[in-house]
Amino acid sequence: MIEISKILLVDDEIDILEFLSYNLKKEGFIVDTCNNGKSALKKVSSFNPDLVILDVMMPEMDGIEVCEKIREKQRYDDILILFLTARSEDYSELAGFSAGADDYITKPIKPKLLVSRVNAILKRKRKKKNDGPIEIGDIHINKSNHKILYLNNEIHLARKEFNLLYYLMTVPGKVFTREEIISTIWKDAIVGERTIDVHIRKIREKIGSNHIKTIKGIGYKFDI
Amino acid sequence: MIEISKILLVDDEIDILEFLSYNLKKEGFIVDTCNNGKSALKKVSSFNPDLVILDVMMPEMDGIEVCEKIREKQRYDDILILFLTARSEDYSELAGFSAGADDYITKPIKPKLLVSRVNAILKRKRKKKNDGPIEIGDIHINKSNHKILYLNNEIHLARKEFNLLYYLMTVPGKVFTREEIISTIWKDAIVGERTIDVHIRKIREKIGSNHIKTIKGIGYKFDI
DNA sequence: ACTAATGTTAAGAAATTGTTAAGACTTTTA
DNA sequence: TAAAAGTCTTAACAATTTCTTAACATTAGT
Repeated sequence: MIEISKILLVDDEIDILEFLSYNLKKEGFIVDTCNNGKSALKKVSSFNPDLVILDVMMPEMDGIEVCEKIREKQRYDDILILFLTARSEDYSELAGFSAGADDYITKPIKPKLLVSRVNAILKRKRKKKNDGPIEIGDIHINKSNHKILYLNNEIHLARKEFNLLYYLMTVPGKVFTREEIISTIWKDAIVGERTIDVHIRKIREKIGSNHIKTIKGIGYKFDI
Repeated sequence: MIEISKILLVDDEIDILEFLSYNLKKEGFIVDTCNNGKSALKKVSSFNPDLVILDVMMPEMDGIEVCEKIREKQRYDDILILFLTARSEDYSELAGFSAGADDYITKPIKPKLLVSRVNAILKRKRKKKNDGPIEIGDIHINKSNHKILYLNNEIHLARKEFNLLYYLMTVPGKVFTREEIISTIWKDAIVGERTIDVHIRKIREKIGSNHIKTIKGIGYKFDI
């Protein structure tokens, strides 16, 4: 299967838009452009790009703001964002990363570097998607289509439940400490002590309570 | 014995290299840097680092490729590899290429977090040496899945019991003094004289009383 | 046999996890 | 865009497990 990636270019300078667009189209990408932050947000939802290339410096709404707004919506979690920054701009990369960027390129932009960066970032995204399905006992879990079969029936897990179960199943038998789980599933968010238990409970509700075992004082593990 | 850990930093951005280098040196690590994948591979063999911190995104050879190449060589098996990635990518992706990585840090990098992560990972390395499953006679004890087999049946030990038995089993035959045991298992807590005996008793109840021997006036030891 | 050290027990204190339902947020649907 | 449906977190409380203690029993070593 060939997948052609869609890229949305956002920059206020028409020249740059055309220059980038030309170089990316030449490589076979589907490219759409816009020249301000507001229309960028609209196009994200209509064009549904795989990657958004954002100029940091734009009048009105700058790239970082656009990035933050995109990241606010969970459903855009797997859209990649790449920043264009001028080398002189201090710490722009740091601000960009904290806003949720995946990478950045400094101006002046060399077409070859741009293309290789774009390819690298998209390659990684595909790799992520193709995470192998895991089959253990009576449970099949497939990350690429977010499906779970339990006793050959498809069941539904909410996102956090899914991620948690998947994580535990990556190394069956291993005890994952609460700390490990929190830092993996919740990243930097701070959540209460009971949150994790509630999710475990919901998973157990759906796949029975034999698979996920509690190791009191340590954490949880997935067993057959 | 004091061990000073050597860290190799690999990133194509000089700014980030300097920023990280400064913060790690301040903590007393020996740091060397390079700005591309190829020279990283050379330095791995000349500098012989304990830990390599790799930026995932680099032109030419990216961090993942460097990681894979390092892992190809068996003699580098105990080199730790830590990735710097943009934005938090979820575990699965890392599990995917964790063909090699031991941990990752997401940008933007906060110095304190970096240092604590680095310390944690190095500590884990030292610990790992004594962390594998132990099989002695009819007892198998495995810390990573918190499982104990006695005569091929899984038995359950509470946390303190588990830690205590595991500790005694790390050096079978060695007599551990009560003091050693207390300071290891109970850390700084102050507990009564009988506490330790009670735990020993519970363990004996579960694995029979032949394995743990009392050396009156001194302590306990684990024997086959 | 005497005595200091360890073994044994059961009780309850402390720590940890389980369960629920409510409410805030998000996403989808109409 | 409003309503509906779904998701996530929290807080309060329950249930369970683990840990420690204290009292008393037993043992090993001199």
